[in-house]
Amino acid sequence: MVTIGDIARAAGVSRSTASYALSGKRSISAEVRQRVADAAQELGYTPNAGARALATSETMVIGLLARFHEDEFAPAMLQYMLGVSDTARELGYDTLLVTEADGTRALRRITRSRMVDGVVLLNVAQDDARLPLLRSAPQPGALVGLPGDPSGVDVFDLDFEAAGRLMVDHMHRLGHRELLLVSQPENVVERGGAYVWRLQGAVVQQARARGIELHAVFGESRQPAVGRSLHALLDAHPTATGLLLNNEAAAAALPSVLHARGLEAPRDLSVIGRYSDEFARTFSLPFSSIESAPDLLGEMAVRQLVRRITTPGARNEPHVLRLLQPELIDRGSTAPPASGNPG
Amino acid sequence: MVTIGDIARAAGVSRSTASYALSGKRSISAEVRQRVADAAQELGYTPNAGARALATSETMVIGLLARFHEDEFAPAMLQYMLGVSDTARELGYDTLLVTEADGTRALRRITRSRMVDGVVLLNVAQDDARLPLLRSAPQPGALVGLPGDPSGVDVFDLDFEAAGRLMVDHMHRLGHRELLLVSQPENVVERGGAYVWRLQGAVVQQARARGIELHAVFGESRQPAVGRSLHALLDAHPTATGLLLNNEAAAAALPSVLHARGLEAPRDLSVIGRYSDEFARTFSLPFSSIESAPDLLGEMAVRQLVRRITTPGARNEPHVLRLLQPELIDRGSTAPPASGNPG
DNA sequence: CTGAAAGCGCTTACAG
DNA sequence: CTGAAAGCGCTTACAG
Repeated sequence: MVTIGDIARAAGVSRSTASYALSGKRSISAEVRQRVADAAQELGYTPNAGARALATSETMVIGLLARFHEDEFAPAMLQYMLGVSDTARELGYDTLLVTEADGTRALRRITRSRMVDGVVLLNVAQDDARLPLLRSAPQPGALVGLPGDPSGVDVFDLDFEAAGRLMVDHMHRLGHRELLLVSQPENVVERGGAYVWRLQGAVVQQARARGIELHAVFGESRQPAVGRSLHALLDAHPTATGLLLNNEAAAAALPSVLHARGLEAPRDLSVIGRYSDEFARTFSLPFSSIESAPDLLGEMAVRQLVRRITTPGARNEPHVLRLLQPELIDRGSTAPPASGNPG
Repeated sequence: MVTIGDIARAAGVSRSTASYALSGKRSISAEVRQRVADAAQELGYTPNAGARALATSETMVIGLLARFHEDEFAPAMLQYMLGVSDTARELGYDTLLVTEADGTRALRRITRSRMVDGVVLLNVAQDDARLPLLRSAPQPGALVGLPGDPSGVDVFDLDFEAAGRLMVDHMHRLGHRELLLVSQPENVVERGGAYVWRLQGAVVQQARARGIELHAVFGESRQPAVGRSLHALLDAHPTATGLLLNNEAAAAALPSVLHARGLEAPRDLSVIGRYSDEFARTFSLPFSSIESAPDLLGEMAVRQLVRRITTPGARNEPHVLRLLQPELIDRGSTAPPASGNPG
């Protein structure tokens, strides 16, 4: 392998001069700088990452801890991952992807061994076991997802409570008085998926405040269970005129369910989901939705993380808790309720 | 940070003895070994990855080069990524995820800087610009996807030609005599997506051999274009009785299209797709399909890569080219053609 | 069975 | 503006 010693020799200077010439960290005569640059170019020099990390205590790598559960809709996760990975690269960082089931073990490994300069956690739970570890790690951490205790880390998430209220108010304004809500599967809640009950709680409360009758259920994450549960819900509440979805799998399954029942949105049922526009386009979802902005959230998390890594003193600044205000993307799937019973 | 010097001091031995005690690379008295283990445990010692990499020339990280194009269906990629990442971890490796658009630049960076011990390439093109670079890299490489020139790397892929023949023969056996084939978007082919024409070529040839009339088109990757193109295809060939799909987005969109036309599979149209069972369950796809086995292919690639990394001499063994024989998962979407015209 | 020392390839005070 | 040297934290021949 070609080392900085090779460059130095080729350029006829010392290794330190070669290093400084390449980094620009001290003034070097134009001529020497050119000779070093030429040598590096010619020999195809790239600094050894391990050696540099050892010398500088910086790896230029951020850790991305994702987790995939059988009962969650994996494709939605990919967009967060890409938001993180693309932004990291833009800022000069590579991304160590960790999908290990035991997140605490993984986090301990990559922080203690100094494989990463910082960590982004996805799919954060209310009482996330990875958090105490992350707080005591020497590297800063950023979360996509709001935990019960957000101290010691930077947190970015959609404002799911505002999202719930927005869904209800939008339906209320159109004249709906009986709504259905399909949340994520109950297992997600039991694992501490706080965003599920944050949205659901807000929907329940806002429905009560607006005098709306609400039927809320946990959904499923897989066919055929998803479809069955949607059918069962529609069977059980034939007079409901609006459907709210905080469940990507249910959203993906809904078109078929509506077709099978001879229903159309918004003619027979108004529908609002909660997913990204990217998701909607990929999966052909014709429903208006609260934008979940996974790429933006991933990007914000990485930008803040890198700020903390690179800015002197930023390590001690107060931590950020930023909740994105929800936005409703209108795809024409809501309208005033029909007078008749679509049953 | 706690270093091996701290452990040595705590255990009252030299640093080299501490290192050997932890690695087990030479015999150490049971008593010393225990003292060192206790000290490491107590102080929470984890070797510094950079230092270890510098000393051993092994990073215990593999690079995963994925790429996402606007006109490809991203969720399918995720399964390959997880197959790679999970298997790597199982074998003691972490995964550096690279999603950079400029794959050659990325590959040069991570191989030259010795950030990784080996590289897995996804989404390999016929004349993939990353390949010459990978061949000349000091680290071994494994591909998921068959390029025009598979020399110098280990290659794993589905046997798309056999898959095409299997699709046609299955339909032929049932009595179908006019088939439709929807491939990936033309852009994918233009970029060198060889699997598209490998399957398509085999389908064309086998159809001819069996006396089947075939209408093959490139599909789309996004709504609403996907749906429109499926409708157009069905409009154009009302007498076709079978539909073959080598396009995940088209498969995901097909249920809605069939519903809209009042068609049912297999009553009015027999359908065979090409995607994974995981994909089918996630996206509620009721069609029989050739299993694309992304997790298995990712796993095979990593196992072989790690073999080459770790086994002495394996670096020089002849390279592997393994094409997975296609398997048809029957989900009941094919049957003998109806006598009438489903128009 | 154990220790002192060299070396991996960088960066960066220290000295001129 | 440049060079010689120390040091980052490991591993592993070399020596006993």
